[in-house]
Amino acid sequence: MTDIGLREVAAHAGVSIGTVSNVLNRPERVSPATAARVSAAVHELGYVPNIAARQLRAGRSDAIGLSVINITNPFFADVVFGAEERASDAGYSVIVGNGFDSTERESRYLELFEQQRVDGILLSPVEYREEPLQRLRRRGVPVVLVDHRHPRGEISSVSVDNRLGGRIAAQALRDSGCRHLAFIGGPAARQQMVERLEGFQEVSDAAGLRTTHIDTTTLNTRLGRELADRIADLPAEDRPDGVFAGNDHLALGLLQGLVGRGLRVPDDIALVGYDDIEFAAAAVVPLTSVRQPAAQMGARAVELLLHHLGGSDEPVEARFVPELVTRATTRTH
Amino acid sequence: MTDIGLREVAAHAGVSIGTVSNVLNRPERVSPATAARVSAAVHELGYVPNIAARQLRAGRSDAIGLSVINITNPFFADVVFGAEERASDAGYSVIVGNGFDSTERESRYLELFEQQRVDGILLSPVEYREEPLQRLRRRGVPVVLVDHRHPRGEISSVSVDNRLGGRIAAQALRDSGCRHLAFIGGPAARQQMVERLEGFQEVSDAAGLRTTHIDTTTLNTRLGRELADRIADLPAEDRPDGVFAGNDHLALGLLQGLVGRGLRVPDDIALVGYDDIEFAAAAVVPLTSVRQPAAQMGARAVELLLHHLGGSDEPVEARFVPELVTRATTRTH
DNA sequence: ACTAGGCTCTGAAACGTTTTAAGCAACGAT
DNA sequence: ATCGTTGCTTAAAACGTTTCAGAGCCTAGT
Repeated sequence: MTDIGLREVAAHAGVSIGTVSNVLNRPERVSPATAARVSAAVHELGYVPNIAARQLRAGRSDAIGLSVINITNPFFADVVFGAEERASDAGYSVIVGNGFDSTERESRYLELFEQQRVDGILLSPVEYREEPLQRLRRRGVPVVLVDHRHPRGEISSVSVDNRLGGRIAAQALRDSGCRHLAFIGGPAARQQMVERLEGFQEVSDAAGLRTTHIDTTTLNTRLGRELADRIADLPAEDRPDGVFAGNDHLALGLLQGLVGRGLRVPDDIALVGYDDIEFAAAAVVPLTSVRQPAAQMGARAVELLLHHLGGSDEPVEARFVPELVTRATTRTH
Repeated sequence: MTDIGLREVAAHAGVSIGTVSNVLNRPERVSPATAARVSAAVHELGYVPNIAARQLRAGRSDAIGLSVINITNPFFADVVFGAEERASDAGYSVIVGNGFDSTERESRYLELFEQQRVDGILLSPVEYREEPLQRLRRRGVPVVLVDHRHPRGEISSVSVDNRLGGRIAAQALRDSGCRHLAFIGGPAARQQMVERLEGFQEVSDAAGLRTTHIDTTTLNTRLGRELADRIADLPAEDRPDGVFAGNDHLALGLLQGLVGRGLRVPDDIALVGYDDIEFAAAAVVPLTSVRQPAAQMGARAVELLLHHLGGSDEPVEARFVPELVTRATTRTH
């Protein structure tokens, strides 16, 4: 309640406020004797610095904002983890905003970040829009896109080669002996999805296979079960025998739905997910999935931001490589 | 870069700084004409308030800190969601700290909360310790415990009747025809676990069943698979035929491991999880689980905090009731 | 006509830091 | 003896807000 400030510490140690501040921030400028006395006072009174005051005066917040699409998704949880570790090494704290799949919530967080005067922002956009980025750029706040590339490469970004991810998935299904591939994912507005589809289609076409695309607005388990019903109801000649799902949540729902309808996985329908979440291995049939180096991406994103905070304006695109984790929902010959 | 402050807005609108501030915070005190002029200037210059300055002067942060054990756990993700919604209704923002199961990280966040001068703290402790709570109390920062009760009821809390949760689980296993029940969870230091075990044992004893307790340090899918092996290796007379897992992550790992070892669920071993996460329904065998009203708990926790911010010192304990969601890992006769 | 009271608005103080310029003491070199 | 120099410390300004006391003006009541 009665807040202890530098003033109280200074009085208690019999020195000036400036000296206390120096002990805390540039101890080399102060004699060991007084430093000890001040430290004792700090400890004794339980002094805790007031970040607001420090930030106001110093003009820096030493904080970076990180807005993710949905932290419930383990991919983003790992991104956050990697980013926090790296940032904390560099003396920055991370303010995490969880969009919960809502652009409106995301906007609220971006606004909060601005008000907090964060030194930089890491943004994994729920749905890409140019305008807020330009706005931040005008304000001089460096931004690094996460899991999304800027269309003209004007803004630094950290992303995965989604086209390659799509190719890997298609290859797994092709090698599994499938003849009719389907990509189920979306929303189509999301860059990651478009790119995965492109890579997927590419391999499918090259192998002379039929390709279907089912666009979805979300990617959760319940939807997966519903779509499984729709697929199971298709006449055999229209039913895909190899499905690539936009993420593991969707894939696991599909998997359960298909099995529940008596279809055999991978014999009737092979399945590949995306993200390799913890539960992929624990599914009805352990799920083959495409893994992304999430924590590394988070760390790298922070590094790019530090690079800009260091003064560079030149955008950098960091690109990561996805990796197929083969389990039981695809066959290998 | 060139930061626009109240000063610039005031100059641009031809009024004093105080008036601009009034337009923003107490519009009723200012004439519609000037209000309009100021609003125009605010918009035109792209003014964004500096939270640090506001907070420093006002002495309030209008923020509450929320530290959770691990936001990757959907239970906590929902707690956060509920808390954020409720807080935002009341004009507060929530700073979320994710402990990632580490007490050290949790401490870092509590320290950050203090430095930020949050108005109050919602804490779901990774491992309960009295000391940091007393410290916060001395500083006059109201605290509400989440998913944990204070031993002497001195601090407000929001929790679930874990004993009842344990009972429900045991009843489900008993009614499933099991004769030898096991509780697998931990760490034993965690209050929730102790209570669930108590309720579990109570019902098991009353039904004259044998009870085993396997204490674990974490609760994840991998551990579940390892333990499944150990269980499968037990001689039949020592092997439990009904298992209650500390959470769904563990349960799903167990499930997969048991099925992988050729044991039939629920015929050889019945299984009950905790939390009813999204994937519970999508497992090899859809998982029977105990559901907790997470979002409601988060919202209620905020309400209790508001109650204390309103001046009350009297601790309140909010208690929620868990609910069994019956699926296929238990039998019903 | 004068005053009381109500509206608007202004100016300035205050919040707790960091940082800069300057002060002071002691010391070595001239 | 004087002059830098070095090492340590202090006083005070500044950061961008909110808030409070009061100034100015208008209206209504006497």
